[in-house]
Amino acid sequence: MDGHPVARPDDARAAVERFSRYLREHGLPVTGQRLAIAEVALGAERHLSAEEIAVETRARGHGVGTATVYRTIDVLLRSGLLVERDFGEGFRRFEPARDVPHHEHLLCTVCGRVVEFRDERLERMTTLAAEARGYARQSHRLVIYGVCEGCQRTGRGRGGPALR
Amino acid sequence: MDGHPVARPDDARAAVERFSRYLREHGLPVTGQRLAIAEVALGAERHLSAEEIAVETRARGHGVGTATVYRTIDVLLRSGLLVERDFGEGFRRFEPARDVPHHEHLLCTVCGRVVEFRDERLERMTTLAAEARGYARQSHRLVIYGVCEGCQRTGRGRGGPALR
DNA sequence: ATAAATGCAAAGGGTTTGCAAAGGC
DNA sequence: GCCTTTGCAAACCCTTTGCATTTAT
Repeated sequence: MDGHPVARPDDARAAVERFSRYLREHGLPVTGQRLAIAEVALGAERHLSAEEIAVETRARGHGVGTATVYRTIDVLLRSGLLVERDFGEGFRRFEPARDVPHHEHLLCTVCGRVVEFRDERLERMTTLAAEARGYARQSHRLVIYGVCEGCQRTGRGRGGPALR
Repeated sequence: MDGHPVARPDDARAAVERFSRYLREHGLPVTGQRLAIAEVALGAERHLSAEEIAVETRARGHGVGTATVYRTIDVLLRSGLLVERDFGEGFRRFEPARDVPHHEHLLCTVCGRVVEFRDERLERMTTLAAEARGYARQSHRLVIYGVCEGCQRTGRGRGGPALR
């Protein structure tokens, strides 16, 4: 909403360090662009889109082409340090892979704020639901759409939820 | 997988009838294309994509442009007779809105088979999870990815799940 | 020196839009 | 006849790709 997704500079630095190591260990060139993009993507505290990562990286003084951003995101995903999310907006968002194993997302349909939470019982239920129907569960994706506390108070117009 | 998504001709006919009424009641022209598209979309027993709807409509002898298909889908969605789904494939799928209030989706990552099921306890949990974090729940979206019974037996290669 | 990454621009898939022609009402 | 829909093609958004150039190793 307001602007700049930075924060946890220590975590971010450590994550970029790990990415650097990943690149070296895999014989991949460690370039300035890759590190700059990784610093933004892995240091983000919001769920950023590819373009937001590009814009922020450039805002920090590192000229990067769009293709490079996407290609670096691919590498970051393969490294496991970044994970992708799909909130049904028509494009992907990315978040640093913290040690958190799996979590659900709660999305405010007014301001876009995203809250994450973990619920093992809910997770177990998805496994049971799958098994009850003969499926071997692999993963699941849950997004709950609603209006956050702040937006309920200000009572601004509600942009209907995307897809069910 | 095999091919033709038709079935429940009675339900389909009734649904098209309702769509027809919707158009009339809203002063919208009842055109041949709209009815042809509605017949396919509302009669489908699989979750069809926009293009699949277009192809099937043409296969039944009704020439329709792509734009018309999308525009008619919009009208169908607004009428409430059709609902859209997003399984993270990069495009939307549609299904006739039966009387079923809400249901979850279980998707086989090998053959694409979709099973629907209802689980009120799970639904209640999403409401509680939202409220616990100060959110007023509006809706949710859950897709469980796994391998269906048949594909487990034949043990064919598994196309990894799309996005978490 | 070599193999890979970069940037640009063009292509790609799904979807939307502008506009003249066709068709309900 | 008026106003909406249709169809085509172009535009659109997000993402990927081809290719000549730059760069890390």
